[in-house]
Amino acid sequence: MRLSRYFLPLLRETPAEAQIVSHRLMLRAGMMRQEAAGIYAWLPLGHRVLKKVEGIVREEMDRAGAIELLMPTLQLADLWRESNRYDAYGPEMLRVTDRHKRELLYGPTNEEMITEIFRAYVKSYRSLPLNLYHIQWKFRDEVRPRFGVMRGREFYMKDAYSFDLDAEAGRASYNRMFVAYLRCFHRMGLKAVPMKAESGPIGGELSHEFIVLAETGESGVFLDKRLLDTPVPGEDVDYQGDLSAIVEAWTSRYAATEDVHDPGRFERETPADQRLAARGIEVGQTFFFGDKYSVPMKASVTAPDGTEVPVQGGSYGVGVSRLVAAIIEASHDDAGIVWPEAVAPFGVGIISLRPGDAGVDGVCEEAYAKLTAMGREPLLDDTAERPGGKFAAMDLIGLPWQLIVGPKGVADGVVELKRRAGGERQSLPLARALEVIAG
RNA sequence: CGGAGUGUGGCUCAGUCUGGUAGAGCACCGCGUUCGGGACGCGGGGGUCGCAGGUUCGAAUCCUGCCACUCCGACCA
Repeated sequence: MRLSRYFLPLLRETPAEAQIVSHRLMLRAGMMRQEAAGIYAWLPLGHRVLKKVEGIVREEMDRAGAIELLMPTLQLADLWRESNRYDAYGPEMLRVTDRHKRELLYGPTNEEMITEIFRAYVKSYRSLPLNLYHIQWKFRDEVRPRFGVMRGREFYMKDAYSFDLDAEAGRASYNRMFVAYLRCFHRMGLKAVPMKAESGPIGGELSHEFIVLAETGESGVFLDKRLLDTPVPGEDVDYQGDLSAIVEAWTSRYAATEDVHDPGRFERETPADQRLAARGIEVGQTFFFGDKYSVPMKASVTAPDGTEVPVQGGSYGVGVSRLVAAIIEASHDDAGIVWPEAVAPFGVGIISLRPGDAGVDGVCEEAYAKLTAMGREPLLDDTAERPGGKFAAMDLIGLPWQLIVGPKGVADGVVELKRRAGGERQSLPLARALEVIAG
């Protein structure tokens, strides 16, 4: 992409409403725009990051055996009456009425709808296990939306739903999602730790919140430091096999959010030098709730012995839009965002210090073409902006690499290459610079 | 929902107390000079002062109502 033809409304000053660093940086970097309290338009740069995050989540869900579909944002109220959650959900649910006076709601989650889909088609234990997921906008009418997309009212979420014949198989499905979550967040450059959680309105006994550690996180967390060194499974992890050892490694040490923190247990289970009090952001939550929905909604299958049994369910959410903010909270400096490569909106920023200079233009175009061919998605700053402004803008939007092309370097046959994450700027021939970027 | 605030050009804000021609910086447009870490000169465009009603000769400013947004608390991917 050429910056001169792109839509990137950067802000030099921080809008007054933004309190936390990710919100400020997202506004300043032209990633999003508030349209109403807790409701945001995703501008091109932000949209690219959102799609990268979504892509990683999708790959890991698919790898773990979940199957993608897409359910609508609007749901019939009657469906929620079946599970008795229509009234129970309260004012957080946005309710709307259509022209025929039918009651609808903007979905805050999809347990009812997926159960309805499941029961319509699945009749036999032979079809299990089954895990269906979608990535769709949700709406929860938060009392107080704040912190930008960190706590918006409309948000983008991946929600997966598992169906199994019995609790043991359900637990195995739960473990697959648990491992997939470890991989997701790891790939995004985040340190995420699963913590035992209350299940809240979703229900069930078994639940974990996945918390990203960030200094500016909104909730306090207490954990055993050794969890941070616990290995994350590689992409060759065998989802057909027994994953309980991995889950065990991640859940046997103490980790709790402040609302369920037990100081006595923390001190008994964790040596003093391994205790860590930190701050974190919840980016995902897993639930195993058994037959909570399948019984009232009559979602059952025929078991091997011929009897009808309600399916055992779980649900697994990842806050995709929140993750964008969480990644920034975890990875930024005074100059702006520092994107982990896997989610960066562009791979390399090419800064032309003298657009219009034949030599500089030639090197920029060559670098642009080669980086594009390499799949590194370059963003070429070919604007007539002052060099100082270009540097500040490129630092702000945080691309992993900066390739600086100026007349002095071109005269010497070199360009300058810099890693956004604290690297020194080095002069080297373009071909060599491309090799370094290629790794 | 309780408490506290704020709405003036795209952004940051002054002006409101004490009513009298709507301002500044940045951004934007034109010309010129510049050009290696947020340049400079000259010229220019852009605002029904959140909305409605009221008081007044006259309202951004005073009064009433409404709306939106922000912050603190209780709740959440």
